[in-house]
Amino acid sequence: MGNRYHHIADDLRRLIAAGTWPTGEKLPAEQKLAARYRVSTPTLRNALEVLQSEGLVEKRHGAGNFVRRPGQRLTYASERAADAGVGVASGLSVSHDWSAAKADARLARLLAVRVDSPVTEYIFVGYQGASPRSLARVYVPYAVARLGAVGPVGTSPWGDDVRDLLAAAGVRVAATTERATARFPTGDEAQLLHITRRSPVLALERVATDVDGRVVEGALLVLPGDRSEILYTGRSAADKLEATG
Amino acid sequence: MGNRYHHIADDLRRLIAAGTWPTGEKLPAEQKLAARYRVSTPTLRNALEVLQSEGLVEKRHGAGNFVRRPGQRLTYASERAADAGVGVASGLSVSHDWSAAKADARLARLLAVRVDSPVTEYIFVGYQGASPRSLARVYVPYAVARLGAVGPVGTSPWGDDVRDLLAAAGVRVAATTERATARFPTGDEAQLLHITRRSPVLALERVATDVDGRVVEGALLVLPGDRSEILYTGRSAADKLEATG
DNA sequence: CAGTGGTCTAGACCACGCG
DNA sequence: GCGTGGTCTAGACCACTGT
Repeated sequence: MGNRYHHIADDLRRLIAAGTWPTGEKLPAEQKLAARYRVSTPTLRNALEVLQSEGLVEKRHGAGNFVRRPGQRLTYASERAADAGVGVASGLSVSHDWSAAKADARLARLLAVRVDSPVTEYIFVGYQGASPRSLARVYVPYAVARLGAVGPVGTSPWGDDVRDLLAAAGVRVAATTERATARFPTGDEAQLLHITRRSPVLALERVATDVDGRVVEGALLVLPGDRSEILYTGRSAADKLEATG
Repeated sequence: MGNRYHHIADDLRRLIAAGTWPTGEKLPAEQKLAARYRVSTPTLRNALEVLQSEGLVEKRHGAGNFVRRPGQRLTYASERAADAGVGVASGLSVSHDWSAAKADARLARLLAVRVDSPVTEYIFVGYQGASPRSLARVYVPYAVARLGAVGPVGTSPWGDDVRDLLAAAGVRVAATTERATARFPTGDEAQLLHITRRSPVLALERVATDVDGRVVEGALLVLPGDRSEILYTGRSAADKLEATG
């Protein structure tokens, strides 16, 4: 791979692995690194972007670039993982909020309701220490919410508490569907998660339906790609594929 | 969001949605667009990168930027989706190859074998038309492979055929674990998938074990983020309790 | 305040595709 | 060969952090 910044990223990766800068320590300023490698600052920044997306480097605007502890990933475990005894996130604090809202086009599609239908929106931001690590936006259609499932909820970073609320209101979740993609964050998401708009995120769409196939909860989860993963476990047949179009 | 290129991306998104350029058609050259928006070419390219990561625009080096049919996503459905009646592959051709290899550090960890252990490597590239859309690298430890599971295999884009081979050799897969992250592709992956190193990909690690907990197959899947998704469906825990009494 | 990263400029040159 | 996107330069200026 002939890319200039890729070569620089390789070199920096090697230096970090060799312990040139201890974990948590600040790297030399981008200007100095650019001078060292005799490249322009945008090129050097591309190299750092690569390392950032690998979770090796954390960029802090105005402060510097820092070496991060590797392997420190936040795991979103799909419900079944609980059966396998896999632990979910620990050491997270969560801030949350809820409000009334109206479904936009995307939300209407997710929840199978009409555009502008009233919904209750819960927003969860999971923190590890001082930095946000997960964003969950959970939506409950008003037709479901008015059964009693509104109000403040608990502290699960994935918004699972809404399920408890639904259960308390007599709503039984029968099935869950999750779709995951990789993309760049929107401006709002980047701001809430304290990341750049140039670093990949895992985006999850979760839909829960009751026994009648009615959607009782929809959720949009966003996880920084460099520090999180989705975990699925299950007993096995063969995996299947579908090409839509 | 004050970003210049974000505003341009918004405007182009609007124009595309409005049908200014028909699906599959070429956008004006980047130079011309840059002139139209009175920005430098790197800035305009950033805007196009955003649209590309949303799957709205396809970049072709030397040819131009093209409007892509939206909603055309390749779905990797986890095994349980079969229960939900999700259809199987259509419209994909697959090229594949296999060879003997030795486990590097990462592979050794994935397969729970020693570094330099012999493994059989299968590489699958799924094509939709002429363009590659999925990359699967499937590994079988030699201790399993020598039972008979070596040789050419079928045409599933996810490398599921290796399972058939294993089954034919009397190897029973009891459980599967999948981990998904969002990151940038490596140089090799970008080349094989015909994408930029700057566009996010979904990276899946799949591990299959037999009843004794021994790893019989490990797989590394890479899917372009702008045109693929992972699908997971399942009944809820409550429902499961009902079902099992 | 000084130092740092974030964004953008106005070009240059290279690599690819297509006729 | 020509038009296209891909990469890179050598700065400038702004926004943020910490003292």
